[in-house]
Amino acid sequence: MLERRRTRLIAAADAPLRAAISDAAPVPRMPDDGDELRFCSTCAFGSVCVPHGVDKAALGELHCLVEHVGPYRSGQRIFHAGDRFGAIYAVRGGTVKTSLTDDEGREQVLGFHLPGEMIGLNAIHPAKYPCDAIALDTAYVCRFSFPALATLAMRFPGVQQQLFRLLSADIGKAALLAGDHSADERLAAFLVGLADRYAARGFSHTALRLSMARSDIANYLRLAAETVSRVLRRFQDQRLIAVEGRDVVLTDAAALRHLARNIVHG
Amino acid sequence: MLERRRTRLIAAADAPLRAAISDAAPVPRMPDDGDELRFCSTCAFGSVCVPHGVDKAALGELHCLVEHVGPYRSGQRIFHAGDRFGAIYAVRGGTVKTSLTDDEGREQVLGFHLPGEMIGLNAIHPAKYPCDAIALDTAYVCRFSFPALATLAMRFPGVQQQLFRLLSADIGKAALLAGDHSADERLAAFLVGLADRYAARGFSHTALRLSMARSDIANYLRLAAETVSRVLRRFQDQRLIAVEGRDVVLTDAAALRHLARNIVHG
DNA sequence: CGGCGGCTTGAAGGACGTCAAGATTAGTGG
DNA sequence: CCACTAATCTTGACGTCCTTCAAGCCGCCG
Repeated sequence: MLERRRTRLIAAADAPLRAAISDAAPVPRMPDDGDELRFCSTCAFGSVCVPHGVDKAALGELHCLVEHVGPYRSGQRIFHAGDRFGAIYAVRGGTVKTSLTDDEGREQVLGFHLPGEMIGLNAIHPAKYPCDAIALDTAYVCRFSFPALATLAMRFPGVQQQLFRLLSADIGKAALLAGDHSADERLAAFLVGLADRYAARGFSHTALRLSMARSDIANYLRLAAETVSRVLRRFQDQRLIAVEGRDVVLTDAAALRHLARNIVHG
Repeated sequence: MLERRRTRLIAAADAPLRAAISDAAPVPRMPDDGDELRFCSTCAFGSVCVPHGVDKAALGELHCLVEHVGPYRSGQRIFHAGDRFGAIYAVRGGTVKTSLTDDEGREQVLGFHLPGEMIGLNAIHPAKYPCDAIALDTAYVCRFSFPALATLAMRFPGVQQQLFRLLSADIGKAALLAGDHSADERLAAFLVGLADRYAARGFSHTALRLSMARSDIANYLRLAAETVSRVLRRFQDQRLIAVEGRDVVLTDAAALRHLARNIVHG
């Protein structure tokens, strides 16, 4: 029934797949650290806030404020649930998973964070981190002391605005999980959402490498790992995607987007 | 099998129920508007931020800034999805539902907002309201012009902090919906969450009046309306609650809390 | 009184979870 | 480079919780 796939080698017929994959794969490498005026190329405070009015002086002070941390190895924690809140983090390289574990020891994956995305924003109110942040691969982060950032925000309207925007943007992020959507819709939305986020960082729009395990995806989407497997296979049979382990190519992104049309973003 | 319930009258045996209900019901009434130093008694900027360091001068300016709007009648919109963002709102009296309607015309209830709670915080980033806000009963709100508020925040650290806190607190609010929980867990969490929020505003801890329709609850919890009915009936049969139309008494709050133990808050 | 929306109840079907086993991959040390 | 093991992933069979569909009931407002 099913054509046996090559174990390691990708056959010549799959050249586009391989090319797309190597294009997309965020290979662990020391990320661009930016300089005084040009921030880490993907940072939320670099690429996003400049066009919104954070002036050069503010950027300079931000740059003094920020502390580069890492590398974290796969599985290492960046912060623990319950730790006293002191800083927010921007992912600089790699992928970070946020999750929390309930009394019975069951994990709940809350999100995956790519380079340029912020974590720890939900810790401001309770004044302690409400979840764990765990590196999924070799990861680097920027640490922003929150008191210092808030002080800076008092002097630079652009910084304050950007903080408000970042916080506000995070409020709706759970949309993928919130709705009562089918497994197909969830997975389609997950894939196009991830592709879009990679695309926004300059990677391929259609090819991506999943840095998380199927079980993490399943947990995040509130599905069983088996269901994720089955849906991915069906998507592949329907020529919507091509899967090769953790490498995925969206061969029919339009169809996936149509499936995910009722899920705002993820 | 099932004992027929009284249609309108509550029998003498239900005296505690009736007392509890009249205690809890937020009867539509002109709410306390506060004065120059004492804010609307339930407002997020009155009761919450004072102990966190918003000084009297800031409160005075806030009071000038705020605009009392209402009453809205049941079903009226406070803002529409897509409206240009200009202000955040605090519910002053009544109940407000936020929801959005997808392309196919299906509504998605995002939340219910009681007096003292903020709405519109998720509109800052997209710069337009991402959802509708609809009064469920006679409702009054306070309108805070956001540009003015942000300007005020530049001068008063306490105001800025409170805004950060309010935004941060909203990030995790979707927890009830996010998890893959059973209908029982969802409904139990919904009921105790609502009771706790009423309790925080000075109402009864165990009795409450649902200002929303069953179908709204069902939609919010991502269940069918029929399931809500069935679970409420079972809860009643198990002596966990007493239901009388839209009036609910938590007769065994401990058991409900136990059911909801794995859902953080809602 | 009569109609209509909100609520309840029952029966049947489906989507996804659970359980179990196998296949593949990755990690590790020889 | 190659076992060997453990972890991850896939696949199938079966059960279950919830939805869907259909009908009836209550309560409200004309």
